[in-house]
Amino acid sequence: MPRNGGKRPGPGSREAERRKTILRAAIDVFARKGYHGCRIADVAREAGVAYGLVYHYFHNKDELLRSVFEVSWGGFLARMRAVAEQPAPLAEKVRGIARVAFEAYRHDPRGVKVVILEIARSPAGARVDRNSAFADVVQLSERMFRAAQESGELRDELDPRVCAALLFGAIEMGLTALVVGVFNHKDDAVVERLQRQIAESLLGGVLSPRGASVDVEWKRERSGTRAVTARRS
Amino acid sequence: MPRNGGKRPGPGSREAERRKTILRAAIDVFARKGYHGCRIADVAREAGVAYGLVYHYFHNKDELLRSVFEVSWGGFLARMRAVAEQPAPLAEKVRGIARVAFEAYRHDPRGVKVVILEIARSPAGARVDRNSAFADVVQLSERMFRAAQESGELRDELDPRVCAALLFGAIEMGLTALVVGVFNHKDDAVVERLQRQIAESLLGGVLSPRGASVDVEWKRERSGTRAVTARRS
Amino acid sequence: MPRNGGKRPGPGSREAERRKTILRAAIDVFARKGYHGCRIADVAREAGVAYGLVYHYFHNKDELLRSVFEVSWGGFLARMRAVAEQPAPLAEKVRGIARVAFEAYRHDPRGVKVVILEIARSPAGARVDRNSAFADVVQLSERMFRAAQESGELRDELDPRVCAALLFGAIEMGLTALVVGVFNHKDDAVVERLQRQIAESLLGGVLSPRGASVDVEWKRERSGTRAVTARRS
Amino acid sequence: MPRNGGKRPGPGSREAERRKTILRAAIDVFARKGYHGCRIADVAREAGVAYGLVYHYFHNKDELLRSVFEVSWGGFLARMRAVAEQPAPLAEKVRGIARVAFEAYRHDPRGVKVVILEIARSPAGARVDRNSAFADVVQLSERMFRAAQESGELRDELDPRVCAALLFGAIEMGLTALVVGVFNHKDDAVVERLQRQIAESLLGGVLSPRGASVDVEWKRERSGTRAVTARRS
DNA sequence: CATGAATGAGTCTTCATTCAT
DNA sequence: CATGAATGAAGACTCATTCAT
Repeated sequence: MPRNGGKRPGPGSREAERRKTILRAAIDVFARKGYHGCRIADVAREAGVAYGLVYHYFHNKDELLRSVFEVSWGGFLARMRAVAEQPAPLAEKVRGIARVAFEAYRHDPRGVKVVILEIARSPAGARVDRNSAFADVVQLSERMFRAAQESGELRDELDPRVCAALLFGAIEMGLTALVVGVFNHKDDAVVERLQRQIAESLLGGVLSPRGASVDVEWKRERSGTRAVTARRS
Repeated sequence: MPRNGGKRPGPGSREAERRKTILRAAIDVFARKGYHGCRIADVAREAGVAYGLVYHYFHNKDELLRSVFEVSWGGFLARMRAVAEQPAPLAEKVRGIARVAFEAYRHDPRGVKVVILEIARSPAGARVDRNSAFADVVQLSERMFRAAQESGELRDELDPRVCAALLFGAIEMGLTALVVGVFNHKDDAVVERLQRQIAESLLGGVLSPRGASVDVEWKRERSGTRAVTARRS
Repeated sequence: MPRNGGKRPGPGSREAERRKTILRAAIDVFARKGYHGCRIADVAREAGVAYGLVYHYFHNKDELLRSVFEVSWGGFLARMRAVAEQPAPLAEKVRGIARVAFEAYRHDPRGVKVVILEIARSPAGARVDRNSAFADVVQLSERMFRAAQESGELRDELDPRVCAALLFGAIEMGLTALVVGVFNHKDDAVVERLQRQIAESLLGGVLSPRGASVDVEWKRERSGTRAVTARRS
Repeated sequence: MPRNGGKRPGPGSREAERRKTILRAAIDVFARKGYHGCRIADVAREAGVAYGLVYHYFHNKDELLRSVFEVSWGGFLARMRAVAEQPAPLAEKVRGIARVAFEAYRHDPRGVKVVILEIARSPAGARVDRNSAFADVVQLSERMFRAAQESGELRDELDPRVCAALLFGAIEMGLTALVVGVFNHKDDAVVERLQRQIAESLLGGVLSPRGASVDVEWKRERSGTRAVTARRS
């Protein structure tokens, strides 16, 4: 039983290869037809293996989805953490996170598609422990924003949790736009531009404005920082 | 045949009532269990009508989803258009759009949930002509941003399409956060705050900065706005 | 949903007929091929209904078996109880029980076959609450034997529970012999003879031998052993 | 190929050991979960050998069951024959047969369980040539009873075949009671008592009542009813 | 219009058996 | 001999859709 208690066998082994093949096939098929829209037979055919072999490596369709998620999400989370926890200004970190996300897309658009369309939002994703997964990433960036708030990099009146949500919302939306085909996802320049605009737009509105700002009333109404503007003139 | 060639029967008629009842039930059930996760029987039970009656009013499950979408999306689009096309500064419009969206949520969270989770992204949504639907709304706001760019309200270096995407991405993310339960969707103050922060964060980073800005290098690199930097020294 | 919470619909209704048809078919197919050896499709074909209809009336294969058991066993138990609890000498009761059992066989050999081969002993029967079912019948006869012991009809040294087991063991064995084909089950005389010999053999060894033997008539009727009676007088 | 044309390899060889191990495992697993309820994998795990090895020693699952039967049944039949063909009064023989059966149970309850529950009656047993097997034993005892009838030990009016059936029915029922757990199968005294009551009950009703009862010792030993016989003379 | 019984194609899942190493 | 990965046929169960009443 290669199921091996949930742990994947050591890399290089033939089984590990097989497993990976099937997982790749699953990602491709899920990306093409959606979790509900494909049959195990499709995965098997795509992987070029016999029907039953899929069940040799995965207990059932759910576990397949779960594994797809783990694989696609795992690396992303690790790189994200590295970026978020490095000692650097907030702006750097936010740009870094956007970069990591869009690089993941450039590297494996199908995997990203499945995570975004099938797991992140679809009820099919309920089969996955996505809550804790997203909780990880949201906590991560929430901490990041909170720290930035304490160091004065982030406006006082903002809720760090909302900032975190905004960041990933914007990223996810950008990726969705690519995934769904709103933007030309073949053109690296477009992808690059999208990635930048997301980070910068968020930052421009999020960072403490040293100078002047447009939405004066809103800020004042919340934190009474009339002085801020004044001080700067 | 109440199907009536696709058109809904006149309001007030008994059939119209029935139809609405079933549609409401479908929205509730789709919201609760997802399109794939529920059976026609669930809809019928929820509506308190006989199994087969659903098929009197809707050709099939797909049409049911399509109708749910039309109903939930229709009003939203109209109000959105009204806001986007009014003569007003960009900031007003953006805030208005956010307001419309979150009001829709307050008014019918289930409907919004279905549109967001089932139709907007899930492959199940392919059954719906969502592309043209979203195209409508994106075009709408793209026009809005483009006009703002021409009038000098929007930074020159930004792509209006990306702005549109960002706006709806942020809104959708905010709604998702509510729908998924990240934020307490019972507390109107929370919803209000979320709505505002989304609009303002976007605006703060999107509007032409009258004063100073943080991400100097990025802007310079793109549009050579020397003046900005200069002003700060 | 005719499942109706487990209760069968009122007799005479069309559904009740259908249900019965399917149940009969199930009994026949189970009897012919065994529980594990037949497919739902076989039952449907035998009943002359569509595949899915079986599931309209029974949740699953297990419930089908369970229902078969209830139907086949229910009547038997009731008649058994009537016999065991009537005021009569033990010998009468034992003969009556044997009669009831073999009449059940004459009336519905397939049903008896399923109960004996599929439910009574096969692990497949674990799906049925046979323990309590058999407990009923064993308790019933245990009480009967215990009472007979107190009234002096049953030897003191015998364990009533073992007697009960012996009685039903003998009956079941006899039925098995018919079911399995050891004896010619078409010949009513054979069945009759078997039934008698079982009751009388058990009785002859079980009844207290107070002087004259009890089952005089039976012996005389068969072999005219007048001497026996004579000697005893 | 250790299959060796169906013959088992010589005792003492490594293969013979392996084969026995697997067979034992099969008996245990069949006894625990039933023939249909277990997989080859279960047998292999129980035996502590590799999956495929089972197929080195047995062509298929059927042959496994068949072999289990041969092993469990073989010894029993031989000892039975020895008892039935010895020169001794019928009563002795019947008691001997009961003793052999219950000793087999004491020695290997699992094996007996499989033979009784899986092979003797279940349709799964059709995979085994049980007919000829049972034919053997029934013939054996039928001959025994017929001889006893000719020598005057058995009542004339009884059918020897039915007597044979009764004997094994009673025995099998008694074993079933143990196997199924009606009686406490851990308590040797209970088993002993059951074995005796079966033999004596059958005998008491089956033997010709020539004045004095045959099984005097048994009755006396239990209840000291010497008077009974006396009274009759 | 309403009802819900009837239909049957579509899928997941299991597991006996084979076979390359 | 041993191993366990690979194969694929078989069968239970679901549920959208139809249709007779």
